[in-house]
Formats: sequence, structure tokens, C-alpha cells
Amino acid sequence: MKVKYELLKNDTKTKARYGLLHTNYGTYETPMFMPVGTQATVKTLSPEELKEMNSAVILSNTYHLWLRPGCDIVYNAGGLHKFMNYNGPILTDSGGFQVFSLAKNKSKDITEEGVHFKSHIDGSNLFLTPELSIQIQNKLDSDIAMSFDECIPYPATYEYAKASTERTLRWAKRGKGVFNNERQSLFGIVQGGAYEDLRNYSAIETVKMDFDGYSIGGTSVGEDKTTMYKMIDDAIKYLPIDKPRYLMGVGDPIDIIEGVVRGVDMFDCVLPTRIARHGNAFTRHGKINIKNAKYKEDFTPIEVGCDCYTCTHYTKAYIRHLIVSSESFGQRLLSIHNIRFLIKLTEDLRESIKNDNILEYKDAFIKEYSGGNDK
RNA sequence: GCGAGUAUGGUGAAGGGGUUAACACGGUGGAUUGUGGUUCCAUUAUGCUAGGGUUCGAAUCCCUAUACUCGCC
Repeated sequence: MKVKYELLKNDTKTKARYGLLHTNYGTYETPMFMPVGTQATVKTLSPEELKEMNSAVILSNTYHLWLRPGCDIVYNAGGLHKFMNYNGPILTDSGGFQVFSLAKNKSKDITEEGVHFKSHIDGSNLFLTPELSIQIQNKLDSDIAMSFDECIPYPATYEYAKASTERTLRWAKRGKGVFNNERQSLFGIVQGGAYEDLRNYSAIETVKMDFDGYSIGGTSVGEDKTTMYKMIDDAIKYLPIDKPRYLMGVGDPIDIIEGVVRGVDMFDCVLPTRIARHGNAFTRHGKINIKNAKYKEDFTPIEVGCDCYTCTHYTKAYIRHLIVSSESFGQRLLSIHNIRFLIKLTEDLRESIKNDNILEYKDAFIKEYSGGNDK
């Protein structure tokens, strides 16, 4: 089935909204945070652990699975869900962003037809097109596929942003033309760089193609926060109320709140798992670096009151020891805490929308989060 | 006891008279937003075993002491 968005409540003072996302694998509340499992696994975590922290949709990646193990192997395994033993909804990114992030400093050639670039694994020449990306995703059999887009760098000239935005629209149309999977949904992606008129135009034209959901791409690529929030505003203004809105790649706690207030329903980000592997943890009082010497003999949890497995069983001193010793269990414990932190944040945001006090929640959160990380 | 050799930061070490003592690990901070899974950046010896001497100038040369190492009694 196609995903369906059910709007249950609009906030009275902001554009925030509370709703439900109906999927092949159950119905979930929004706004939601989606952990990233690029290579068919949320790094260090099992599906059971994800369920335990009330995770819903997870992300995986077309580009990575295309190269390794290959989409036919996933297809022959019975699809991505079976392959990775995950019976929840899966969204696959199209590979558009990987052209931007993996090949950032390497040779790549973006043409009307598609993108020529080099494999990050063995340097071999690759050619990815909008059609191929969709065909791979059809085979992977994720629940939500993404259109193949170009993520415009920041800053970019108006001329480049305009040409790229128009090309992304043509790519979206081409991808949609070959899309062929009844069980799967397809989302369009709004680009436009940091230019208001291009963002508006991109949103309007993408919506005309009638996708199952819409995402806002091209943010958090080096622009300042004010610009980023405006990019969201400029894009979301023209998105329909009856389809889910997904802000791609954003997962800083404050950015999630700013996104929700602007009407975003879905977020994904590598931040919780990536910083976990490098020893950082989110707390209500800001991000902490567990490797800091001051935690050497701190026998309290990362966050008192946190309901995650990590905080209910382990101390900062122990986790610090694991991270300093490069033990993978430490990475796992921090990943559990960080993902649970963002999921809990979205749970709180949903409650605040239902209670009509999201602005109060936002102000209190930001004040506490930015206030320091002495806890 | 005799002979030879070595002594550089928390560690392994480079430098064999000429500005701020290489590099690596470790330590201490920081970064990270649709993930190239032990990453990236900054910082970390006012000092080269101790004392004395030569020299404009010594970690580098000389003397003494001390500690290790290897031989021989």
C-alpha cells in the first residue's frame, strides 16, 4: 500500500501538526524521528533494540546497497525487510545525496542524463540515473522510495541553483515514469538552494507531479541556521496538508524542534549514531563528550530520568571507559541513548502539540539545552 | 673490580654544535545534520640523566658523577 498521512491536529499558534503515518508495517505517530541504517543496519543496533526505544521508520540507502551487496542479492533474499530482519517501515534514500557527500572532493560529472562518479569502495566508475535509482529501490522493496535529486551546495550562484532545481524536477518526473512497485510509495524532493523563489517554484512543481509524500532536501549543507529555517519555510509553504513532509538529514535537537514548529512530520539523521561512535551523547543540558576527564569517576547515568536501556543500567564512568578503550559496546550504549533521546524528543513534541503548548516547550527546551552541559 | 656502550616528554623514538627539539602513540579539548563505522581539527618537552667546562652559540664536543645494558675476572 501507499503510505497515508492522517492529520489529527494542527497547533493553534504555529504550523506544527500532529498526525499518523499509515504504512505497510503499522501506523505511527508524527512528528517522528527516523534512525539511519545506511547499509541495511542501524550501526551497532539490532531491530529488537530499535523497537524497544519506540523507533518506527528507519532509513537505508540505495547507493550503498547497490554497490554492496547488490540489489539483486537483496531482491533474492526476499526484499530488504527479510534480508535485514526488520519488520517495520523502511525508507530508502535515492543516492542523490551520496553524490554530494561521498564524491564531494572527487571528480563527478552531473549531466542531464545522470551522474558519473567514482565508487567510494574501489574507485570504479559509476553512472547513476533517476531511472536506475528508482529501479534499484523498487527491487530493494522498501516502503518509501525517494526521488533522485541533486543536493545543491551552499553557497551556490542563482544561475546554478536554478538550473539544478529545474533538472531535479525533470529527474523526479523521469523516476516517477519508471516507478513500478505496488507496495511502495514514492516521495518527491524540494530543492531550490537558499533562494526563496526557487524553493517556492520547486515545491509547487514537485507537488504538481503528485507524490505520496514530500521532502525538503538540500538543507544543512553549510548555511547558517537562520537561512536553513527560511529554506524550510519557503518550501513547506506550498506543500499539501494531506501528505507527509520530511526534512532530510536534519537531526540536531534544536533543528528538529524548529522543523516541527514549521510543519515538518519526519526527520532522519546520522547524528545520534555517528556522534555516539565518537563518544558524544545528547542530554537535556546539551551535548556532552563522554571522553572528558571529568567523567572518569562519574558513577551516574548520562541522564538521570532517561528511560533508555543505557541510562537505566550503566554509568558515565563505565561508558567512558568503553569508549576510551574503543570497545564497540560503548558505541552501542551511546547509540541507544542518543536515538532514544531524539525519539523521546518527538514524543514530547507530539504531546505539546496536543496540549497546545509547543512554543512553551520549545523555549524551555532551548533554554535548558543551550544553558550548558554541566549535568 | 676491569672494559665497552646507552642515557631526549606519559611511552617509542628522530636530531651528531646554529632560529620556535621531527614523527608516532598516549593525554587534554573541540568538530560531526538524506554515514567512506576506530574519522577530522587543535593542543600537549622554556627542555634533551645530574653537575661542571669549551664556544658568540651545546640535546649535540670535553670532564666528573649516577643509572641501566653487554662482555671479562
